[in-house]
Amino acid sequence: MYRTHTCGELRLANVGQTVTLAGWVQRTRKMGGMTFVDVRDRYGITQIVFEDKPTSSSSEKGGNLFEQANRLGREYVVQVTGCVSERSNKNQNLPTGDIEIIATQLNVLNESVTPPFTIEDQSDGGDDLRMKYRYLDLRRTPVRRNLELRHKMTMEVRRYLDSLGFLEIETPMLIGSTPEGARDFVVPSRMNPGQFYALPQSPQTLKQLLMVSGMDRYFQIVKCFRDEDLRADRQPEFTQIDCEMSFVTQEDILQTFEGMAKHLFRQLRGIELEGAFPRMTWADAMKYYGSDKPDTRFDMRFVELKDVFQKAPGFSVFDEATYIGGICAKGQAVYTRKQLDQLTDFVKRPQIGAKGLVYARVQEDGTVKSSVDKFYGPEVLGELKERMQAEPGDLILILSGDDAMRTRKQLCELRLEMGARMGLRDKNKFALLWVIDFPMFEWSEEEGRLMATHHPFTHPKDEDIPLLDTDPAAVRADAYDMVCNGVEVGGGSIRIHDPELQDKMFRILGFTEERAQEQFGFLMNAFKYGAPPHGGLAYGLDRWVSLFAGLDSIRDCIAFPKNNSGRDVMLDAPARLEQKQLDELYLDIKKLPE
RNA sequence: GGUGCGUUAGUUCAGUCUGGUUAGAAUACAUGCCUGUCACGCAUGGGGUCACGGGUUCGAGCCCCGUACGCACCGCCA
Repeated sequence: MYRTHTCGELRLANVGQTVTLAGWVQRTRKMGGMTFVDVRDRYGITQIVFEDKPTSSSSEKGGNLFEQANRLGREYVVQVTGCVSERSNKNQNLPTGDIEIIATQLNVLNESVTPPFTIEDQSDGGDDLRMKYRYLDLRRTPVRRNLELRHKMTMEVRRYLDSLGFLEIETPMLIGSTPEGARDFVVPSRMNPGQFYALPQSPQTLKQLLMVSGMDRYFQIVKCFRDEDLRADRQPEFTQIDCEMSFVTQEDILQTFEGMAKHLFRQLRGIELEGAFPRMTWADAMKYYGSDKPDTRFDMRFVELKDVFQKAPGFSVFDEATYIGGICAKGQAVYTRKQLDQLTDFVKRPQIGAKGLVYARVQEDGTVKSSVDKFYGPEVLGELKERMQAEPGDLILILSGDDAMRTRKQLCELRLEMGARMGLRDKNKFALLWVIDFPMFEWSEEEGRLMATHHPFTHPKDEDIPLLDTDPAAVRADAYDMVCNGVEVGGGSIRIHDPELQDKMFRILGFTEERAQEQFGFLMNAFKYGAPPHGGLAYGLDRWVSLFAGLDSIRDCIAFPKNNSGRDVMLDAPARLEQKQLDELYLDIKKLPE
């Protein structure tokens, strides 16, 4: 037995016991005649004391115990036996800070070279280096805690869904490629020369087949793969809590998974979310927040102002705009010219792309002082104030443009920036809502055709089905996203279970009969054998964990994440293959840059 | 595919705008002193291809161009 206790569990009650601990040397403090060694494991840190006095009885190997302790370096793996004793100087910052171990025996289980960065809560290492030595980074408490939280979350998900009769069923990782949606990761097949598997972007069609199989309630905590560019909240492989139910309406699904969200908040954060989650149509979300995932921790809704400024033409920017929208920042009239210039620069950045920013301060006497005073009189500005429901001390910010959707997106960025500046985006506050009634299709300029907003199996809203023939772009879907603090944490839809409707959908999406058969024939076929009405949802596990842990990047809750370029810098993957492997796979690599 | 920022000691950074003798700090590491530290303290020491390539200049860590890599974002992500 290597240890009798962990490094996190000894307390005053253990005083007098002889114990053996094992762990890593966090730090040594040499005081001359005595040396303190902090030993760390997953559970905590315990201080070991070595004193400079003859210890003839206990150091049969390795020489003098004290000298041995003074040779210890950071991250050495040690086993220490000693007596638990009460400290004379207690450390309130440490759970084990009331006690220490008076060492009687020290066994170095392994030495360590000096680590490339300090393995402490506040590491001196940069992200890049920490990723290269991720196994060392994971020794740090903050990172380890994220993985612990992730574990607890998956346990609670399983507990909740199991209690409702869901079955966890694994689906294959090697499946076929589909052209719709994200780019696939592909895997060459040795036994089928020239043919490729694809890794699933999601088990979408497979879980629908499980519904045809009568599994009724399915879930899976499953890796999904998308070969697209990365972001702080996007990895090429990520984990979904994938769910599907039969004989359910949209309402049933929203209830079930709202319940799961509440369960997770209760169990993992001790937060009781009262009442039903607000529901907002996609159209309203775009109109009032310029986003299909609005951050509703704060209000600052968009107000449309085109008609206000139309009354007094003269400012050509507004006269020519098709959309003018404003937000009201409460109490921010104190903004200086410099701060407003900063905001203007912010919205003019290429990523946002606004041409400029118009502002108006409501002064203490109720009059409005704006950057467009020379174009508009007090009547128009007064109406502006009314429309914005602005009060003395408020700052009104206005963007305009000839593309309403794009201008709303820009205004959305400005709203989020103001929310952040005003401290309204508190990481310990959570505002959840459902965004519903997504449009069925989106026009793709690139493809020159309609594309499914969600995916091609999404059920249109019953009342919009007639529009499929007349005005498909106006069709709304039984599709929904769960949004928390401006993050899409989950999404799903009611699926089509009628082969004829599915067939129609493929035609609208521009699939030929043959191509639909070739790509999704297996699903269409299955639907001929009695598909139940069904629908489902998938939660993004990584996003949930980072939300609960208050992380800026999902990388921090993934044990071994990829970097910005999709590389695993620790394993140095991806890498080239040996010629022999390529030959086995009948692969020919073309014109590789040196 | 695009935009922005970055790359200097093991590490985190300053130095770059305004080019000029021997490139600094903190931390880590090593050595010595210290019996109550816990961000221990004090002293001493070692440690640099200033990412790479090219250009401008009498002279480049610093200015210009390109490349690579990292991060954030736009496009993309049904």
